[in-house]
Amino acid sequence: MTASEKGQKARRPGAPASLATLSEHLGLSVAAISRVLNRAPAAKSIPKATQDRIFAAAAALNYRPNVLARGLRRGRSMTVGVLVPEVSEGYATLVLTGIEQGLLQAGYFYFLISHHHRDELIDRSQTMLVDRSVDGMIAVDTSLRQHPHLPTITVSCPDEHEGVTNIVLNHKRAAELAIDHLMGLGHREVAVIKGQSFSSDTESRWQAIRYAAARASLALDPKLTAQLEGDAPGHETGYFATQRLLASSARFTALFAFNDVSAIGAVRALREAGLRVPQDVSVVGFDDVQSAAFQNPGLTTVRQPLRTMGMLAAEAVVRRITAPEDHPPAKQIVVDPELVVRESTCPPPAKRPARSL
Amino acid sequence: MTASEKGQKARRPGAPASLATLSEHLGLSVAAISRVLNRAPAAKSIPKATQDRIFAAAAALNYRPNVLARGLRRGRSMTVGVLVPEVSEGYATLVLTGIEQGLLQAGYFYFLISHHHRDELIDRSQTMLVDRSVDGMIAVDTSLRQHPHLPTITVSCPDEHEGVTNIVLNHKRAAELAIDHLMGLGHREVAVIKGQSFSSDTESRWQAIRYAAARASLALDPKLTAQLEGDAPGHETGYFATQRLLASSARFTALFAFNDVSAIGAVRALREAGLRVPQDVSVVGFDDVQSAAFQNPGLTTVRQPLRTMGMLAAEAVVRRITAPEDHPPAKQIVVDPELVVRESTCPPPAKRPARSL
DNA sequence: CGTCTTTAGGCAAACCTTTGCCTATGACGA
DNA sequence: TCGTCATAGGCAAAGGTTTGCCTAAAGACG
Repeated sequence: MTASEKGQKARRPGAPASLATLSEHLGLSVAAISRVLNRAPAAKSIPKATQDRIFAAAAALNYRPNVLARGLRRGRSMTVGVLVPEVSEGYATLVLTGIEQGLLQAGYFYFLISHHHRDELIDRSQTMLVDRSVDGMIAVDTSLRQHPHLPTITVSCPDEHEGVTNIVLNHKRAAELAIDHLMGLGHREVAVIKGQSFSSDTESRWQAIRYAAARASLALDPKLTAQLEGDAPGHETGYFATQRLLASSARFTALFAFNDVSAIGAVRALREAGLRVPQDVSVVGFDDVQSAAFQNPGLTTVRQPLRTMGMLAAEAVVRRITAPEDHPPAKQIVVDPELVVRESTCPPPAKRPARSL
Repeated sequence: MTASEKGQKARRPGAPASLATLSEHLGLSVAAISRVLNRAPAAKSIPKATQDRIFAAAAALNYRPNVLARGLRRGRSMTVGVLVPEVSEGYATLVLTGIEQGLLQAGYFYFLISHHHRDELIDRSQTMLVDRSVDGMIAVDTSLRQHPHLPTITVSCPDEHEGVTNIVLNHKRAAELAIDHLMGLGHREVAVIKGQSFSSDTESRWQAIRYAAARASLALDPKLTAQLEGDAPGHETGYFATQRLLASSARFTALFAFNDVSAIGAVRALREAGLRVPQDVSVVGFDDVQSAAFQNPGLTTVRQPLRTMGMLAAEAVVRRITAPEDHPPAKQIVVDPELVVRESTCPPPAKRPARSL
């Protein structure tokens, strides 16, 4: 039988080669070619010589499988959806770097959506991703309201969902690192800036700080806690929170901020109030974003292994996709923080600090 | 088991509704349903009542079209590929925010790939994106070597490609803003930090600076130019470049850095050398990334409208996809910079600065 | 010679949607 | 009566891949 016997569709020169093109070219059925190219078990009955011919032709014609067709047939799109609050900000982007690396390594692509912490956008994004037939989802610092029906991994997410693995920092350890560092320097009047209410880590971090303080016999003055407000992720929030702290009558020699970005805002507010950092007030940040080291002064901070967390998330979601019922998924994967001491902390001033109001 | 399968295919309760499900449900052909749901012109012969029934059933069964099947049939995936050097860094992420907004608005999703300026990764990414059958591409600060065969928009890209629209800053204007600002303050000894050789803007920016300097009769001492080195995008590069400037024998009262991130590194290097910013050396950055305002001192910088550039790119690529031969695409879209004066610039010291070596 | 197994692959359904072309019925005018 | 036209949809191919099941020939074995 000649290859041309079948309703020969002339291959337009521009069009990419499909299995049909190869089939026509080789005089073999598409089925055989597909099996060989995919190294399917059923291809073992096909002699080496034929297999070589097939591979050679695929290379010669520059055959690339059509992922849409393949995804349709297999029910796998090799794509996961990634939900982040914001793409232009330190925390999520560092996690994202890890996610990207982990996913690409495994051959997955990802759709990125940023939801700016807006609930209805989160909901919509979730269904849009399902509609796009992603194979799984990773949500970073995101509060999922709909229970996901897809393999899902969360990073620092507040709410628990059946079957969802959450990748979290060891908050207890993190709080201890910061509090013990400040106590060790001699600080006894420590102000704390909590995160925005929508932020996933806010509550657990705060619990951990209270625990660590109690353990170190440090009294936390309620007047010395402020909270980030507003949904923008910028430095301003820390700036204003610090101004509120300064406006209260209580004095403090150290400040533990919710994250580096707000710590940077805090430094500015302190400075504008005539206080030197760290001589008058020590400041500890959180996260260790890239610019933390290059602040003036260099920011002492609790480092989260953000890239690692992203990679773990990627690996976990891939595992969950490819081996769904392997073993019941872990509820949590806990990673450990690390204290990075730079220049924004030092012992408290010997005398009462200048500001005493 | 039940009467539900009378030769028809029983709809498993978990499976999503397809057109076939609706067809069975309504007693209409899939073709009719497809046409109505897509408001195809051919649906105009179908009476309103039937159309309503179809819409109602689609809503009731929560029908969502399968994007893979649709993409396969239509040859449109409603996805574009976005190439950025790095996702954890100020410049690209701001552009990305704009891109995201523009694309989602138009119903497109995007695959994000960061290539870290590695040529072979750029090449691979390009073909991977084509293999993923994206409808178009946006490349940010990326040097494309393969000529793209897809609708493509570039943002700040160095090389020209037939049919590719490049979105660029008005570098001439940008350089004038910075140089004129410094000259106006009285500076005559201005150091310049050029970008890495791989960075797209490096060459055009440098040309523009030379032009603006000449126009303002400012002599640029070759000993007072340094270049960012290494492929990491962090502050360190600016730090080391500034150290090299300081190590040379020439003195300067102002420094114009390639971008904000390197300017921040520069400030640190200057400070470590015992120089005050801005009293001894004024520093001008570029980009106006989010942290520029919250540096200490606040960074005077040339703002690029990065979000806008991203949105323009998204809109342009969508236009190119949906109306390919509308009119020949623009070679360039030029956007204008803006000078943001903060605290890192002031008149030069009256006497020779402390450092004179 | 008959039967079984291996080798070498083919057929066609399935995944789901879109779309070019077709039919059938009724109304209407000439 | 015939032709035309609008209405109301249906049929089936196409898009490219994967996969369960099949066949046909050849060799092995008894």
